[in-house]
Amino acid sequence: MNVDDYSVVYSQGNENYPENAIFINEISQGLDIIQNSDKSLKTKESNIEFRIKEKVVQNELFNTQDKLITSALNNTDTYATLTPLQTLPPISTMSEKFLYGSQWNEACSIDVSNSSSDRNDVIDSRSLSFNTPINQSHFPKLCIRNITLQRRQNHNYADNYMHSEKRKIFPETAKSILQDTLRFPVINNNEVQNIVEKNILEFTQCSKNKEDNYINSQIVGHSNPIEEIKFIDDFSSTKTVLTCPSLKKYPVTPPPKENHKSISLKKSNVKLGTDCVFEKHVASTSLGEGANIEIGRKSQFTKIDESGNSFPLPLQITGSTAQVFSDFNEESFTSSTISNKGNKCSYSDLKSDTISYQAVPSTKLQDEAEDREEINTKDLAQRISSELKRYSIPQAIFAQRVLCRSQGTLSDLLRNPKPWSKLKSGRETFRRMLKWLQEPEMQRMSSLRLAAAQEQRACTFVNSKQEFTRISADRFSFKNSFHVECLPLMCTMNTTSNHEC
DNA sequence: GTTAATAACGTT
DNA sequence: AACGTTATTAAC
Repeated sequence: MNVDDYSVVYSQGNENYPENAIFINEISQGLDIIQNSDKSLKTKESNIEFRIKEKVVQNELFNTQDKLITSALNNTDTYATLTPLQTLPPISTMSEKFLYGSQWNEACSIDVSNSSSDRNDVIDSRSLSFNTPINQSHFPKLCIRNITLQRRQNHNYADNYMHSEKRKIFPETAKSILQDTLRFPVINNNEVQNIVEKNILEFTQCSKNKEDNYINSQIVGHSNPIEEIKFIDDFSSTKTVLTCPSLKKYPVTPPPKENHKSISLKKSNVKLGTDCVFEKHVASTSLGEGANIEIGRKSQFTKIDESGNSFPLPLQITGSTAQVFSDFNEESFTSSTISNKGNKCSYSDLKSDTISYQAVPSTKLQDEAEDREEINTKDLAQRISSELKRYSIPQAIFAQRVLCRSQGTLSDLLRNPKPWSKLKSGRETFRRMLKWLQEPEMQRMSSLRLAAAQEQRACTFVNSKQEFTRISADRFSFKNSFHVECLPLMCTMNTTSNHEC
């Protein structure tokens, strides 16, 4: 069946499962799942009902390929089904209740993974998200900023390898985060009907401990202090405003305007993946097509859509690698890397033809907080040494790609680490080591690998380096990390591109 | 041939 | 002095 020919009716939430309100995921994935799955998905906990209906009502408000999504209360037992839908009512009768229908369709997706699967780490399936900026004036009802709740599921593979995976969060945890961590008032069933508008808050949960998936949660990627979230009941038109005092703790001062430089690239002009160069730890940023770039450690990328709406992208800068998460699903996970002295970069977005990114300088508070952190250099050097040995990572590779230093320098630092108090600018190198060490294993490897790929590409443009790169790329492997072999290259070269790194 | 350690030296 | 690079070398 063709997704384009079907409408999806989405219903969720009842008094037993008010927390259903909070789940987010890519709808396109969900549609795939719908297509490929049995028509009766059932889950124990979920009371979501999905219906697929042939032929969306044609209306000038709707593009033909749009999917109509509506929501409805479901007070039956907890289940999820995919059932053929009766004929939809005319659009005119729906516009009152579902007046946001067409807007969602631009990029929305529904995820309906089946939580009754054997795997006990399967994610709860109740999720809904909207990537598309929703025009507030058209849809005044949609007041909720996008909330993304995730958890990381750690898989313990052989050889002590631990893989951290982003997943949707369990409803209980989501509720707990909202109520306990963020101190939202208790969510009751009148507040269940929620629509998520935009990426403002993202929660990631990651674990330092294999046994515990819920050690810490943090807020990333928000650009504006969010103080309230409104839940709307579409059927009773009641509004519930939840204020969130603790979010005020995370103000982000808008940077001076002159520091904003945005780039705009056509899709055809760039390669897949987002590359950039992170070289100096400065809080200023300059971006441009194929231009030099410097990203501060706490810089932030902001995605700007055609309407000028901006929303922050999670950006993680670790060691010499900067990763920009252009979206939350793993597929569009993009990242950026460093080259030793190069400064070229390029951007792309997998979804839209044109996209703008802005780099936003960090706040002073954040930087100062980091600077105050003391590092036990001796211990760190020890740990780095053993990690390099463990994965058979040559000093030269690590030094160059993660630290942007020479092999000799790294060797010296590892063997004769100076105490933190005696370091000046050299602290930065140790910070990078620590950052790298703190990354999840997969990211660490991809940092190194991405840098290698980038280097390889650079060498197709720079002849003098060609031999070196070829050799290092061929020879270098992470002996104890099967992941590297499995992972596809995130940066692939587009032959028509001239955005070398 | 590859890697890590080290000496000698340049830059700020 | 602090911090880094390059060249060299010994060990594997």
